[in-house]
Amino acid sequence: MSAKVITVTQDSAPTRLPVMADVARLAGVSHQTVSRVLNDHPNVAAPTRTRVLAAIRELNYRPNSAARALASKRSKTLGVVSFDTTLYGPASMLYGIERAARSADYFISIVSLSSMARRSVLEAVERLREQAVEGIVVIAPQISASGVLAQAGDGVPLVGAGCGLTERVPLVAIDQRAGAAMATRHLLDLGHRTVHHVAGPASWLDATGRIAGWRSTLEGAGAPVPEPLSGDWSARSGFELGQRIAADAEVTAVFCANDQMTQGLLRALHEAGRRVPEDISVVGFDDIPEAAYFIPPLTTVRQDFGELGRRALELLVARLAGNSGPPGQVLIQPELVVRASARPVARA
Amino acid sequence: MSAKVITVTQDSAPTRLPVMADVARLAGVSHQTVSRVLNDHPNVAAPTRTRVLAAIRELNYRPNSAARALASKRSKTLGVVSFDTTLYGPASMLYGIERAARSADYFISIVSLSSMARRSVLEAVERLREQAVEGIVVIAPQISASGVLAQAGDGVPLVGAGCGLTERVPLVAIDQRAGAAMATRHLLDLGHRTVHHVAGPASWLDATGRIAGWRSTLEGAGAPVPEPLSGDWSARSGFELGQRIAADAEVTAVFCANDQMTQGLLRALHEAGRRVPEDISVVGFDDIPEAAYFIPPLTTVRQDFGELGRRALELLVARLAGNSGPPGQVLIQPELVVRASARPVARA
DNA sequence: GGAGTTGTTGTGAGCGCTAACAATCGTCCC
DNA sequence: GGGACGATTGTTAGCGCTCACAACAACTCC
Repeated sequence: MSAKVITVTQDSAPTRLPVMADVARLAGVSHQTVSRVLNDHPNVAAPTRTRVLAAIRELNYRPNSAARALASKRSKTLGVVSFDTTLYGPASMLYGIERAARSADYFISIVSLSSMARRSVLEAVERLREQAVEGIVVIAPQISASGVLAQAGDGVPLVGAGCGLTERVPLVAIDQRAGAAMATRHLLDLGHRTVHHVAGPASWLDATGRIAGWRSTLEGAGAPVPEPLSGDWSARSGFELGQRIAADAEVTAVFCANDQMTQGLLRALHEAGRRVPEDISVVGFDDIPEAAYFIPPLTTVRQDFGELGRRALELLVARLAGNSGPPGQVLIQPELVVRASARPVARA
Repeated sequence: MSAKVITVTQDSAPTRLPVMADVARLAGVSHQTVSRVLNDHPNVAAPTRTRVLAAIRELNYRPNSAARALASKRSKTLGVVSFDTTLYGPASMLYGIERAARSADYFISIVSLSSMARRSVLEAVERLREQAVEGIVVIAPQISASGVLAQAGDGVPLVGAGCGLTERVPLVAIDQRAGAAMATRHLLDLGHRTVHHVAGPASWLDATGRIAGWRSTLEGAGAPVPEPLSGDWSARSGFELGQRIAADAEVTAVFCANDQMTQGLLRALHEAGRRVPEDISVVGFDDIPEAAYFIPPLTTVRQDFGELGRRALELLVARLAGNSGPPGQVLIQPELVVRASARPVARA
């Protein structure tokens, strides 16, 4: 029968979509009562509610979100501006954000950035505001972004995910220094005299955080601090830098700032005949799903991007709910995953 | 001066946001004229337009998208429902879609799926309709999805990206059979007697397409067709299947249905002491950015996911623009990227 | 010089919903 | 038994915009 109704609706060509008044008429109530049941207001008699629900189903009625937004001044939409959603980190955060948003009953509108230019972030935020999002999560791991956040969040609640520290914007991030320290310490504990570092681009906060954690651990242990090499996160750059490392007979341990670069590094080492972990120990960062299947299996630092996204969204929702204390800062701890790519230094 | 205005606005606490009427008043025109300049209507005198623009800037006016959507019945929003945006393929398509949407002046609202259950897709589509999207791109590579598409797209224009063939829904896809055929032929041309296949899950269209291409190429060449093994796309499953392959001395060539599984496969082969490509040649599929840095560098089939996403969105926009011919079907050709993981069979 | 043009601007009526208020009905209490 | 009160429902205004149409100018043309 419901099917029949639908068919009829489709046949009589330009039948306009049912609106609240239609439902009200069919249920024999006022449109306001329909609105009440739609919004779960208390004080609607059970039988009335049932009748309204039946009418809604029969007409296959769907509330008009634009009208709703206009009247209630709430769009039920949150924005996400993210840098290159093709990367594992941002993609995973986005996923976490979307799921959290759905369970908080918000829609997610995204705009991805190709460049991390200041302008670009501002434009993205602007675009989202145009769409009347109620709040924005920014996934912008570059240093240049942190200043922008403070500036952009004028009038819209804004939360940074994996972004740099700013006093004015609430943030959720993974403790990069701690992660890097774990990796470095692990290598030191294995007996290596020092640990070399393949870093990410200097413009990324994650990269500088990891450098800082690595450096301070080395210094704390009284180990020499070699000049870090810096790549662009790609396997290609890890490979190129790996060739230089392979040529340096001094190196026995490398902490590489992400798993993709590590993959390139392993390849370079392999080609140069430097065995991992026999000749050189390697530790990565991220724990991408493939890391356990590198040759050899990669010891790395796991960061839970999904959790990061989820927490960022929850923080945003909390603020939206009026929970506007001081801009909270959530730090998530990473975790060392020990596999086969690092082992005690071979005694000469 | 503009700064001064803003400050004043902020200070006098509950000043409501400026609306079109405010702009009109300040510019000394009617609200309709303001609307005209906002929508680039012709027939607005240049000086008038200038005045309006100035007023807009001075008040820092931003049109209300909900009101706009309500009055014009156009939300300027497109929906994307995607399966696991964490995977390289979907993530890249999403990226392509977002960029294309932006340049066509649409917003993108996403909902990601955790399960590919029929219900799940329908719910996602339903959710998007609730939000009044003007059209939807579905990234649902599973077989179960194709039927759903036909069913779901009732009332909203819908385009599938990388989805199965359905007569009722326009589609953009990459030619999986052709890609698999290329890979298989490449291996055959190298002198291998036959080619083994590590397939994706049977529920995925991409997987069955690749099996079909592989099988028919083998049959066309009169080569024996071994039973394909089937994994779940993950490196882990590639590794497990790889252990079985490594144990089979007959195998000299493997076509693996994606690069992640290939990575696991390479690891298993390596551990078993089977050299690639000396003992076994391997060809992958996808050409993820890391493929060139596998050990050894992976010969694989490149599919341009970004392009796929872009084309899907363009198709959707075209249909929205009234261009509703027969549900078009766009097939994108993949491309073989030859690297070091496959080579002529060693003559015994 | 009046009728048609074209270009430019204004007017009024909604779009479909929510929020505030008003109305109605029974109930309870002293 | 009358007034207060709670539960339920209806009425009335907008929310801020776009669309269709009307109005008016300044031209053109025969």
